[in-house]
Amino acid sequence: MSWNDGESRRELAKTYTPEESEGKWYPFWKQIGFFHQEPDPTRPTYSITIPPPNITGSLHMGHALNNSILDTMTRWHRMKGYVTLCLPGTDHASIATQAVVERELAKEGIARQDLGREKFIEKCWEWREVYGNRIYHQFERLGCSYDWERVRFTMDDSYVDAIMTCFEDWYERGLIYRGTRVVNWDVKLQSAVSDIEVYTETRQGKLYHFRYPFADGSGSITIATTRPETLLGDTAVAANPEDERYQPHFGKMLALPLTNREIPLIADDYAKPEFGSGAVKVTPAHDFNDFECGRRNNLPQIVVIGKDGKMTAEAGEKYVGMERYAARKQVLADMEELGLLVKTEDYTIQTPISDRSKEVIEPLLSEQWFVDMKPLAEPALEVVQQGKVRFFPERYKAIYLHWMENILPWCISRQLWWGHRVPVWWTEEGGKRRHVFARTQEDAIAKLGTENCWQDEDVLDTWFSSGLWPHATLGWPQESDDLNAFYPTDLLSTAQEILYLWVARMIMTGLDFVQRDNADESVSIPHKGSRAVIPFRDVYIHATVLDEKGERMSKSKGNGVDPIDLIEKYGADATRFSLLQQAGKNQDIRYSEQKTELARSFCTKLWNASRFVLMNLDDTVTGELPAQESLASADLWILSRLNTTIGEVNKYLASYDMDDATRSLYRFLWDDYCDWYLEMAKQRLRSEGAERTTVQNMLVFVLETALRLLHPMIPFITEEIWQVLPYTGETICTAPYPQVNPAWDSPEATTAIETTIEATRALRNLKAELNIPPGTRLQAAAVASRPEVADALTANALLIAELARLSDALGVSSTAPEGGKWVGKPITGAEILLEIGETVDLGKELERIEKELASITKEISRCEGKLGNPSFVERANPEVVALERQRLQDWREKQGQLEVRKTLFAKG
RNA sequence: GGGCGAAUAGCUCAGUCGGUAGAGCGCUUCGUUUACACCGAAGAUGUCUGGGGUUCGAGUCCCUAUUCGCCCA
Repeated sequence: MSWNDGESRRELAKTYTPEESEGKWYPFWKQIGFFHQEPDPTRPTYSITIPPPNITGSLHMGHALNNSILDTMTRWHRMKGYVTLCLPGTDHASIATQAVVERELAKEGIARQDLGREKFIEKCWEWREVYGNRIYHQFERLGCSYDWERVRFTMDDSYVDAIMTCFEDWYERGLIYRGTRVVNWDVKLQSAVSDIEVYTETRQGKLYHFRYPFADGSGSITIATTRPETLLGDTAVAANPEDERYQPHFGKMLALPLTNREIPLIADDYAKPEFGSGAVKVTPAHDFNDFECGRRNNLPQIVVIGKDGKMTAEAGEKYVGMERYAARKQVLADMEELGLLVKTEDYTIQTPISDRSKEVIEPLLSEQWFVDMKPLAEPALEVVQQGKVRFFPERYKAIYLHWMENILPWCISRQLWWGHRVPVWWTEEGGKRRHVFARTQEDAIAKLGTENCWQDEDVLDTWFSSGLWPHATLGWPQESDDLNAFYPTDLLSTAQEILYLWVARMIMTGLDFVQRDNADESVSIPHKGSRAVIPFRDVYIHATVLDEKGERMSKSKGNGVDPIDLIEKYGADATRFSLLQQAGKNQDIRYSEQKTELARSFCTKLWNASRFVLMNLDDTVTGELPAQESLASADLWILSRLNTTIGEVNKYLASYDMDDATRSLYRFLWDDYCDWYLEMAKQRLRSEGAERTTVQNMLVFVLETALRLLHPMIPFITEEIWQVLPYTGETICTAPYPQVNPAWDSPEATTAIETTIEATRALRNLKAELNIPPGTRLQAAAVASRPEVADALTANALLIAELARLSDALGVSSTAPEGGKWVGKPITGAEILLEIGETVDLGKELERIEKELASITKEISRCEGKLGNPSFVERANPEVVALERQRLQDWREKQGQLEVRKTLFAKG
């Protein structure tokens, strides 16, 4: 397709309005269909499975940032010619979804128990049908080029198959077991919840000091607690073994008040001598630390608060059935009455709150399903230690390893309805229970040998299913073509708080379940007798997006920013670019809307520059790089700069330094291309014939290359502009990504243009300092002390006249011009002179010279100081010394020129 | 309590091998020369958190203190 193609010349609208191009191109891309690519053994592949958002979610700034990164990497590789897959999907999010649906039902006065399990799950599916894919449309608005034909949901049949296969394998290997542990119990949701679903809130409470008497009447011990009701479940009091106050009493029994039990005083270094009395009550069934302490010391575990938040029979007749806070008051009153309350203090308590129900979490001993993680962690440690899975920023590698080395069993059961029901069936005979893994009831009956059986009531932790994400979405456990082609994936980019919950588990499950005999990426895992494959090569942990004040965005604080609002106001490109500008190896980002506004300015600049180029084209323009010999030094210079930028951007993208990549592009486009090259081009655009054609083609060539370079980050505007330029191909999305070309480097031309720029700046500066309006056309000259500088200035004399608004071409010679009133400014290798006639007063000029001399003198003494130090000259790298000598020489030359100028000027 | 990170211009942040401290915004002055005022030109602005150390030389490496943030418990 040629540019004008017989049609009327295409143009860009006078103003840049993002919504027009953004609405237009996404459907066009989808229609062409390159988001979906089939495996092709002749080309390298690049694949990503995106972190699946919750079906309850809508796009927030974290998503916007992460998906901007993911789409940039995807588009970059697609343009580099890889068979590219970015697979989207959603997570069923059992607890979040269940909470939302329950809240909806509650509006109609219905509890889930009223509906029953089956009906309630139907309601959840209905909700998912309506709202579950909302976020996909938001990804589209952001411009994400994801494969919408390969979308996965964690409750798809094929996905469920993966979960069953995993569960069965671990169950049969004995890795999944029934265990008793303290969990975060949500009294309202009636379920265990994971750590990430619990946040701590600082609340004002009281610290109560109680006295526990020794059973033999030999005195008492004082302990402190914020939760008096747990007293009823105490099974010991602990003191530090080093604590001399308690050493004589270890092993003695205490009469636990309000009960008829006796509990021992034990020695355990969990008790800190400096805290309170140094003695601490131990309630193994209702506190995480106490639980561990209880295990170490073989203490009984007494559950006194039930799953409903009410006191159990174990709490004693007086308290049974009481709500936990009522029991707290009662215990307190009873202790006071017994004279065992020593004192009450105000105390700030870190209270665990359930994120979903906002209810205070009750740490509670309960029977749950667990996975023994130790054997799974070993290979997952190995692959990271060996660098087979890389972390960006690298510091997360150590964090990951540290966690993996101290891994704990994983509680995978949740007392919820929405989710994957635990595929275990139970039976009971003669008071003895047995369980088997079974996918169906028939299966279970066959395995158990009885029809008297029932399925476990619990569902699996959501992370159990998402932990299989990369291979399960690609078809595992089936040996699918997609799995073969796209697994292992290349990048997993996500937020830091789910490094353990999700990233670590994907590495464990991936290694445990996907094996190949001859995979290059594989690692040897001896105990599997096979070769395991990593799920992804790189892990990028992106920054947390905070608000302007550096605070975490949250609904309750109301300081969140909706990316869709930003897209509507500034465009998707500006939204993406502003986030990428801040996405490096930093831990967090302070976001302010002004940053998106500035990114839009960048887009506008690109738009206007492109409009200028288009306005100055003829039908003959092809946009091909003109022959080397027809290029002016400005052309060679911009080509060099372009080439440098290409190298930088490719390098930075490869190491996930998005911020550096945007900086490099920003500088090239704004400073080099717009501020200098376009201005330099104007003169030749006014000429006729070959010179004009050359510069036209250069303008288009450089712009078109820059558009391709920018495309992965700002896809819409680059497509919009690219489509009106001379181009080949259907869409910029599949045009080749620019690569470094050594033939485009021209060191001589680069130096010459740098000199030209330096001379132009000197002349503009002279005018500004002397209050001469910049448009005043004056005569100027240069006295060059180096031949290469003389050549550069001579070659670009007319250009400088244009850029600096001179009356004639810059006169270049080896001696100062005779006659006239000249002011001067030294640059490297030359003195730049401006003829000012009688327009400037003498005092002002002398003042200017003195100011400049003062700063030069300072530089000279710095150089002399350094070079006068013998150890510097002896020990420093010779190149550094030579450079310093060159600098000193340059400064002295400038100083000399100014001194002469001062003398001449003073004489008048 | 354990681990990690940050502290650089008024603000938000870059700063690679240790070798003259940078950008954008904001600020000051000027400017509408037909791409762009979401713009252009010129300019000012630094105790690189404090204290030690290594080195000819430290924003950069080491130790230490302080403040802030995050993760885990």
